Amino acid sequence: MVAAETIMTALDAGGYRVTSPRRRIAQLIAEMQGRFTADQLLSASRRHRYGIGRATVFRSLDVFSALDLVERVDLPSGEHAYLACEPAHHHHVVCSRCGQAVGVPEGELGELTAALREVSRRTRYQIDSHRLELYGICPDCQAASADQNPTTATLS
Amino acid sequence: MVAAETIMTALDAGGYRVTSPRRRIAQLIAEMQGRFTADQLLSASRRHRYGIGRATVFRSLDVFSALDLVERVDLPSGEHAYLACEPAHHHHVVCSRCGQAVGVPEGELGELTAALREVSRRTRYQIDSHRLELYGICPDCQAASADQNPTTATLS
DNA sequence: ATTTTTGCAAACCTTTTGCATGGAA
DNA sequence: TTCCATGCAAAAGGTTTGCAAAAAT
Repeated sequence: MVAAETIMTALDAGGYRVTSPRRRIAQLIAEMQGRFTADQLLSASRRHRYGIGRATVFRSLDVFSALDLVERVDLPSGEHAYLACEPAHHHHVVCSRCGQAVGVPEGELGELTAALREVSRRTRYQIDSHRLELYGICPDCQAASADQNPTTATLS
Repeated sequence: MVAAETIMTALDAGGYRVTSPRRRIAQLIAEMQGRFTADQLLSASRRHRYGIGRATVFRSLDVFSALDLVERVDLPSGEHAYLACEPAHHHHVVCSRCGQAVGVPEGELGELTAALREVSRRTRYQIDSHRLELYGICPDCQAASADQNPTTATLS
């Protein structure tokens, strides 16, 4: 969970203007659970009757992700989803049923970096970035499916 | 590198019809180096003056990937790329400059599964799939950039 | 006063779909 | 002969862009 004001501060520090649409979008993001798409953000904004245009939502997400306030993940469906992220978490586990996401503490994937070094040595590729996405069923959904059928995922 | 005939055999075994467009697309894929997009495949097909439609390229890629002959990866740009893959390799290292890809032998990421188990225990998520993409510079491009400036990547 | 940001609408791009035709089994 | 597969063109997503008006510094 990121505080909206954190985003405002970062905007200012980054030399971006602190505007009302950005403030409102930041607010909406702070209220989001798990991952969300630009479209969901737009819908939320419309429910609140903010007069924010589609383009502004996309442009704000670009700015926020340039500031590492939000992480953009590429969904197989071709659309993009975003995760509000605390700085330091570089990976997430996403529930493939409800979309709720939790951060993975950096230390827990320590073995990964060792593995990458090995791959780098063997392939002779100079590996400088990686993308790891974990998918599974969150505790809530596991409990839910204990006595009822799996429902359709929120987001393909 | 997959042989086009391997694809034909798999098609047949999978109960799909062996058609001329599919044969030609398989041939083109066999000639591809590293990753490629549906559009690149379509262009190649046009250069050869095969009369293959856009839809058929997409539909063939769907079939091939259902048969695990090709792996679909989601690019940040929103388009999809494909990798011809030998069965057994489940990860790839992709050159972010030229797009050339090599498979990562399963065993080398053994530490990863241990790490996932740990994440699963801590988060209580039932992790059932993951996606790992490694990016770096391939040996050729490293050599090339030793005495000249980095060129623009083939594929964003 | 300047420069960034916004909203709107249209443009873009990749991928998908409907449907009549053509080809495989 | 019976389905499956193809091509075409149009539709459908999600995302981006041009531009004049509005807001921030």
